[in-house]
Order: sequence, then C-alpha cells, then structure tokens
Amino acid sequence: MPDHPHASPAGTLIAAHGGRLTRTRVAVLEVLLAAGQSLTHDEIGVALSRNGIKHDRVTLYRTLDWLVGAGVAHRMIGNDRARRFGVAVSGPHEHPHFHCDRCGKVVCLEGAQPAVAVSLPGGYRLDRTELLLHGVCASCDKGP
Amino acid sequence: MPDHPHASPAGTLIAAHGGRLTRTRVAVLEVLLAAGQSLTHDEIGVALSRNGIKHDRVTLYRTLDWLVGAGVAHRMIGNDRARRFGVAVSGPHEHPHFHCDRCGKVVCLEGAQPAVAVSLPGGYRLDRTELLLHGVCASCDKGP
DNA sequence: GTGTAATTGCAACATAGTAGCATTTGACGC
DNA sequence: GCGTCAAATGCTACTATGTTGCAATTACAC
Ligand SMILES: [Mn+2]
Ligand SMILES: [Mn+2]
Ligand SMILES: [Zn+2]
Ligand SMILES: [Zn+2]
Repeated sequence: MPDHPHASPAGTLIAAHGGRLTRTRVAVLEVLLAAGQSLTHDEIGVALSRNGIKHDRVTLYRTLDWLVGAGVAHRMIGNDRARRFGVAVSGPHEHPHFHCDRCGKVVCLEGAQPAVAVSLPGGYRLDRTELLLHGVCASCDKGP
Repeated sequence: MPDHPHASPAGTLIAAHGGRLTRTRVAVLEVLLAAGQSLTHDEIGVALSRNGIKHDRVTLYRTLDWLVGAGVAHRMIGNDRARRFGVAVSGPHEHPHFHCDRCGKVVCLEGAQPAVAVSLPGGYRLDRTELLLHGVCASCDKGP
C-alpha cells in the first residue's frame, strides 16, 4: 500500500526472501525491527494498531509464521506459554536469552552460545543449542 | 486408599515434603518415577487411566502444581507449548535437556550445566540457567 | 471417632493458536 | 495500464492447554 515499500529495510528484507510485499508483512517486520526485544503475537498486534495498521488476528499469526519460515524472524516459547518473535539478525539467533519468570519478557543477550560438550543418545540429531538464563527482570524486581 | 501408601517410594517422597497422601498424588508420582522422560499432563493422565486410577483433569493439574511447588517434580515448557513434568532428582534439574522439535519429546541429559559467563543488563537477577539442545529424536528421525 | 483444613470434582471460563473457505490482491507478462 | 492467478487475507469455527469458583469429600491431628 505504501508508494515504495521496497524503500524500507523491512521491504528489502521481505523481497530478498521471495515474499510478496504486503501491508501487514512490512508493518510487522517494521515493528520487530524497532523493538529491542522479542514480542508476543499480542504485543505485535497492539503495536500495529498504534501504527494505524488494521489487521486480522489470524493473518498476524500467518504473517509471523511466514517470517519465521523465511528465516527473517525467530520464534521462542516463553515460560508463560506464549511465543515471542524477534528479527533473526544473524542466523537462527545463536546467542543466549534471558527469560523473566515474572512477566515473561525475553531479551537477547550479547555473546556467543557456549560450546557444548554433551553426548546425545544414539540416533538423535542435534540442530541447535539454546542457552536460557531465567530470573527476574529489572522492572519486575522493583515493582510489586 | 492403598493399605500402606507410605511403603512406596512415592509415598515416602510426598510425606517427606509435608503433603497429604492422596490416591492421585501417589499414583502421579509413581508414573513420573517410572517414566524415563518428562511427560505432559495428557500423557500422565493416560498412564493413570492405564493403571486404573480414575481421576479428574483439573485435579491432575493441581496435583502436578503441588509436586512442582514442593520441589518433588520439575516442569518445563516444550516447543509445542505443552508443559512436561519429571521427578526432580537432585535440585531443580540442573542438567541439559534435549527437545525433539518434531514430536516435542524432552529427555534429560547427563552431565552438568556448562558454566556461564554472560553479563546481564543492570538490575536483572539471575535464578538459574537452562541449556536446551534442539533437534530430532531417534524415533522421529526414522518414522515419517 | 470428630473436627477441620486440605483436597477433589464439576462446570464454566480463559488464552493461544489452527483450519476451512470464499474473497481480495501483489506481481508478472503483455 | 490490464488481465491473470497463486499468494495472502478476513471471517467464522474449532482445538489444545490451562485456570477459577465453589460445594462436596477426605486425610490426618487430636
Ligand atoms: Mn534472540
Ligand atoms: Mn530434567
Ligand atoms: Zn519481568
Ligand atoms: Zn521426536
């Protein structure tokens, strides 16, 4: 719908992955790019509305699925059973994450995943490792 | 309901944590002790039924919550959004876990959690770390 | 045995996500 | 620009997983 959607970094990213340039797709990716942390489906929906983007719940789910499938975004499940989405900056987010066990917030941490030396049972195939630090975030630690 | 529920390891464990010895509680813990892996609420329910233990869905949820609160069991969330429960053998399961991204199965791995040297943002409090290995389990790798 | 708080069972509710299908639209060739 | 058509959308239902409120039951201390 914008005159030149390709002009934005979001549009470029989407096009680079062979996806159609749709209003919701671009808007969602812009939200993810602007966010400093992983966001839930709901949080993204609220952000879209704030940006004046009318959208459907299901379309948003499908848009997020597409972004993940295309490798543009990554998805992780929080202790609150909600999936959170973020831009996949370099590969499938090979960095540790912090999960706030109070509010569910997830933040990406700097630094590489530690080298793992764990032996798997026979026949098991390893795809990737994930290091989670669980605790309480700054705002939850203060607040009630 | 059994004549001497204290006689079983399950009964002993529950009593040691100051909990009332109820039929479902003992039966659930026995299922967890017998399982070689973490089980979902549903899988535990099926196991109970197979053992002839009539039970209520909600009671099972509450029983599992109690076991986790008492530190007898631990709970983790899988990529399929289902919580899985296992006996907490030594502390809050300080060992790595393997998650099958195909069927959701979770298995506890031997070995200790690697020492982590990640710096958290200011004000964040770290409670525990969790190392997840993602991949495909042996049965999923064979089967369709 | 009795009293009482913990536990259960049931029905209703909540949240997060998925499926089917008719309608709309982005991209492509002209 | 214009027609074509698969990809994407917007609905409406539906599923899976877990929670709440409350009256009835039960384990256990006495
Ligand atoms: Mn990340
Ligand atoms: Mn474990
Ligand atoms: Zn928090
Ligand atoms: Zn599997």
